[in-house]
Parts: sequence; structure tokens; C-alpha cells
Amino acid sequence: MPNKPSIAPRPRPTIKNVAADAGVSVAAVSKVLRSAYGVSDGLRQKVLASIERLGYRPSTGARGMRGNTFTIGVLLVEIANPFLPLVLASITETCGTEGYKVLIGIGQGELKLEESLIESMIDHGMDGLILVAPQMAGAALERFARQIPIVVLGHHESDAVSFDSVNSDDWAGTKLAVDALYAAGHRAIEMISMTTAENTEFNVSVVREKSFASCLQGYGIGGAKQVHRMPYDNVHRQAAMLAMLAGPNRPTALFCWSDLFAVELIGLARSRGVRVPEDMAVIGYDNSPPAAMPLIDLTSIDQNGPMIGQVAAAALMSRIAGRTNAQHVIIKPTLSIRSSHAKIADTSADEPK
Amino acid sequence: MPNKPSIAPRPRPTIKNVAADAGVSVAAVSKVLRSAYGVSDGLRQKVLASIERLGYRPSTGARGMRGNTFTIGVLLVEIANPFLPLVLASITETCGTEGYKVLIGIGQGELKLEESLIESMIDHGMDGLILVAPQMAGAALERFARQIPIVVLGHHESDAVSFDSVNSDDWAGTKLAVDALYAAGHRAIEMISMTTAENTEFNVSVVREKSFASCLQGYGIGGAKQVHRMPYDNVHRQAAMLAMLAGPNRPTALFCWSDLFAVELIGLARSRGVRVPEDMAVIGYDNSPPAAMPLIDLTSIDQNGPMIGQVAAAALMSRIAGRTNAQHVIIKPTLSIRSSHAKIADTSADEPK
DNA sequence: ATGAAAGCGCTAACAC
DNA sequence: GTGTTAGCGCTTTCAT
Repeated sequence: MPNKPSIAPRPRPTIKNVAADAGVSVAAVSKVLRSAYGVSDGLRQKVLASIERLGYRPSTGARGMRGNTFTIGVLLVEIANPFLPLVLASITETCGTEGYKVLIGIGQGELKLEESLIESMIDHGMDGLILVAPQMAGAALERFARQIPIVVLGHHESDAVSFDSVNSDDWAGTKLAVDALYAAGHRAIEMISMTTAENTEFNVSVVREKSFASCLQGYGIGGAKQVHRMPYDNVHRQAAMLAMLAGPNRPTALFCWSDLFAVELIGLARSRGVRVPEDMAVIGYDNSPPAAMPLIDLTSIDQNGPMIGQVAAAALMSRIAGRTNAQHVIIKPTLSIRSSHAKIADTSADEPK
Repeated sequence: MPNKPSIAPRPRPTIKNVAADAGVSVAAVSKVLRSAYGVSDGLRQKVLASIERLGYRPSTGARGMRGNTFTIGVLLVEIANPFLPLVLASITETCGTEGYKVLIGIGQGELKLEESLIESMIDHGMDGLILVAPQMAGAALERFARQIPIVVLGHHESDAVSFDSVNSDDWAGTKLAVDALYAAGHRAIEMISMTTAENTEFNVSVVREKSFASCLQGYGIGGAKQVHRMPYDNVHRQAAMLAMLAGPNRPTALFCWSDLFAVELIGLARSRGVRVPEDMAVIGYDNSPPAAMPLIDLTSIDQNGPMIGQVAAAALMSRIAGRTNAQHVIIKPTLSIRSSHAKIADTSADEPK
């Protein structure tokens, strides 16, 4: 007696009910459902009418036992980054036009949760997975990719053979930022990156760190300890930023691996009397909506999130359709110029007294 | 030949394989899986060992055809509101301890998408649904609730009979905010709310609007056009806010239905030379992380998101376990005081010249 | 073009 | 305590 909603627990119609109602076989209904070859127009009409009348909807579970579930899973590292909605909307849109539904899992930055969600999505018989900035290493991904078509985003593993990847050209994007800061007269340029569990080479932030170091080298202004890795956790991150701002060798320019960090940095700086851009220039990454806010007005690298999402979705669709050779796409980023990285007023060195 | 990952397409082990490997019947394995009554310890150990050895994981689809999928679905209106991660983490946590996985759908504020996602989750055989601030009316919800256990959040429908609801006491929360503004000396108090598709009574923003009007009445400072409904869309919303800020009758205090709007408002105001709180006081709703940022320092109504999530998850679990009587919980909000609503310097009326 | 029937991987009666 | 077996709602040969 439990588990029955109180009113009208009328059982869901099945394919059998539809067949009976339409006066045809279940096989016929199934064919109509999948718009398979070999059904007359008359039969199709009858079946469609019955489906409509009964309010029939196929059970994804039963369906998945033999064929496709027409559902794909998207694994998001976390949910707070304002860049993600753009990518997600694009994925939903692209997959939707092919008749695929999108269900999402949130990893909350925890590797264990991430893996368990992927397994869960596989258990659900999903037809494919898009993983956004997964924390796990390539070996683990390859293992999952043997069980289900996978496309990863924001994760550099271009030699992967059993899954696809779509990425911003993080190397070039970082160079755009550093070049802009250098051109604005800055020489004391540092970077704010994020802490990772291990020093995982595939992380976008790590790639950006390397490109950053390389750029400074190129300008002959490289040195030690110019990358500040800060924790993702709100509270600790703020503390780290404040410490850096109050420190003795505050740089005149900062490149942030993500707008999420850059926007926060600007707020903290100003709250401590450090003007942006006058006292300190800032450039972010993602060109997410907050960057465009008047008081923020953050210069940022635009990854073109919608494009990334669309390409990833298309790749997954084609992989589900049978493609087996890996495909690794790089999207060119652009510099979205605003006021946060304006020229410094005085280029003469400020000698410490 | 399509659809086969290139390497080692080794088929997933089934319950039958486990049974064979352990030398027992499938029924025995099934019982161990569900920790059902009537299995000896020795048998359980053997089965567990085989499961481990084979890397077996039950198919959710097959499982759902007879019993539970141990998966619940969460429908989020949208993903940008910084209040949501708190609720979501709490839901995931609470359900996780009961062995339930959480899969998410994002409605993107579109009613059509919302409905299709709910249907999709039902089709997947999910055991229950938590809907966060759904746009659809009670009748539609009741219809879905006849098919699957449902708990709604941030949606006032306390007379609903076939689903549960968990809400902040929006009426009281709003009063906390208006009282604080009044106590700080403000008399020209207005509200920023959000545009809804229809004038849907169940919306939290609508409830807050009504409470707001009632509070002003109580103080004898009510009047016409004191609630500004603004679109959810970024661009249009900013335009509306700027127009209001530049208008002839800018109030000295504003209550925002959500921090999401309040934080943006503060930025826009300052960018136009309107100081907060000196020229204009602001109080938000949610007490989400951005409210605590130094330069924002937004006074806000704390809904206690984690508590809401936890109560909702618990309600769903109990409903899945068989409860059929509706349960409508109201959580008391608190005022989180910061500097954005400070006392006005001069309480004497500013006569227009 | 249509239908009958054999599974898909599980759960839950029921029999032993 | 353990095993046998009949479905669950679909898809997919294979007959007709």
C-alpha cells in the first residue's frame, strides 16, 4: 500500500496499450516510435493518434535495455562559475534539435563524487557524456570511454585515443592577456591561478600558468613566484587574496585564470584602497556576464562558450552515431577589451624609499 | 559496427555473471544488492566478492522496470543564482546518505523546458523529484505528482494535497527587511522584484511583493508604483535598473527580492555616482556568498538554504517510503546585518527645489 | 508492410 | 536460506 499517490494512481500506458488501442502490433508501434523504415502512412497515423489519446510516453529504462535512451549526461565540475550557463545552454540546444535530452550531474569539485556520477550516468544507460573540466586523469577517462561515448571540455588531453576533447586555445588566450598588459606598460605582472589536487597537466589553469611563464620569459621579465595558486574555497581564497594585496611586492598587473577570481579580486582590492586599474591592472578569463558590469568592466579573454558547447555536442552526436576516431578541437579565443587593464600613469620605476 | 568504442568493448557484467561467478542464484545476488532479508552471511560474502572482482554495477534501467532506481531528480529554474549551490549541496548530501543519487535538470526559466525535463525524469523511472521554484501552476504539479513523489521548493502552494512544499517564510522575511529599513530612518522605500510570465501567486517574488505592500501600509507609507518588476534577462534588467536610478523619484531605500538583483543594483548605482548606503540603502534576499564580499557588504535575509535543502530531501525520502499526506514546511528566515542599509545621515525631508 | 516472439537485466513471488 | 521463474516495457530479428 505504500508508494501510491493518493489520487488516481492510474498506471502509465505502455506500448502494449497503444498497440491495442490502435489495433496494431507492438512491433509496429515501436517502429513508429523510432521512425524506423517500413511502416505505411496509414498505420503511422493510427499509432500517432493512439499515442496522443493515451498520453503515452516510452519508458527510458525499458528502452535503454535494448536500444538508446536518447539522453546524454553532462558532468559539471561545479555550478558557481558564471561561464558555465553559456556552455550548458548551447549543449542543451544542440542536442535538443537531435532529439536528445540532457541530464546534469554536479561534481562539486570532488573527484569521488565526479566518478560516482559518471558511473551513475552509465548505469542509467545514457547514450553519451560531456564532461566539463573533469578532475580525473586521462587513464580514468579512457576507462570510462570504453563504456560510453565521451567528450571532455576544458581538459587538455589531445593524445587521448578513445574520447574527444574541445578546448579553448589556453596558450594563445593567455598570451593575448599578457601582451595586452605588457603593451599597457606593465612589467611587474603576476598571475592568480587555482589550487589543484595534484599538479594535473590537463587542467586549463595549469596550461595557462605555463603559457604565462613562457610569455614573461619572452619579454625577459620572468622570475620566481609569479604565479599565486589560490584555493577554490571562498573563505580561504579571500584570505589569500587579501594577503597578496597587503604584501610588500604587490604587482602592478594581475592575470586571473578565471573571471570568477578576477571579479572577486577587484572587489577586495578596492575595499583595501587599491584602485583598479590605476594602482593595479587586472585581466580575467571567460568574458562571463559579470565582467561586463559597469563597476567591474573587466578586460577578459573570451573563450566563446556557446561555440565550445555547440562543437562538443556535435562531436558527441557524431560519436554516438558511430565515429570511433578521436577528435580534438581547439577554439581560438579573443580579447575582450574593457577598462580594467588601462595603461599605467607613470612608467618610471617606483623606487622603494 | 558503429557505436563500439575502439578498444576492448568488453560487455558489462550482468547479475547473471555475478551469480555464476559466485556459484549462487540470481535471486540471491539480487537480495544482496538490495540488502533484503534472508541471506546468510557466507552467501553475502561470496556475492560481494564476485561483485568486486567483476566490477559489477546494476543497470538502473532494468532495475527501474521492477523496483526503484535509487535516483532522484532535481529541477532547477536556472543556474546563475548563487543561492542555489547551497541548497543543492544539501540535497545531494542528505539523499546520498540514504543511497540515492541526484541528477539535475536546468529549466532555464522556460516553462516548456521545465515540463519536458520533468517528463524526462519520470520516463527515466526516477524515484522522486525535487522542484526548485518551478514556474508551472499547481494543477500541472498535481498532475505530475500523481505519477511520482514530488517536493517543491520556493513555491507557495500550501493547500496542495498530492505534493509537499518547503519554503522560507517569505512574508516574515520581507517584514524583517522593511522593518530594518524603516528603523534606519527610511520612508521612501521601494522594492525591486522580478517579472513573471503570469501573475503567478505561488512565486516567492510575488509573496514578497505582497508582504512588502502590507508592511508599508502598516507604517502608513504605502502608495502606488512602489514595486519595480524587472526582467530576469541580464541586458534588459540592467537597462531597467539604470532607468530607475536616473529617474526623478529615486527612493532612499530599496528592498530586492534576491541578492542576485541587489548585488547588481549596488554596482550600477555606484557606477552612476549613487552611493550605497549613503544615498540609497539596499537590502537583499538569500544571504548568498556575494553578499558577504567587502565592497558589497549587503544586508540580506537569510533563508537558510542548507536547511531548506535538507528538509526537502528528508520529505522526499519519506514520501518515497510511502507517506501520502501532504506536508508543507515553512522555515523562519533571519536578518543578516551588514552595511548596505545603514542609517540615513539626515532624516529631515529633502524638499524638491 | 506487418506481426510473433525472443530477449535485454533486473525484482519479487513462490517453491523447495 | 536458497533457487526457479514470471514478468517489467521495450527493440529487433525473423516469419509471413
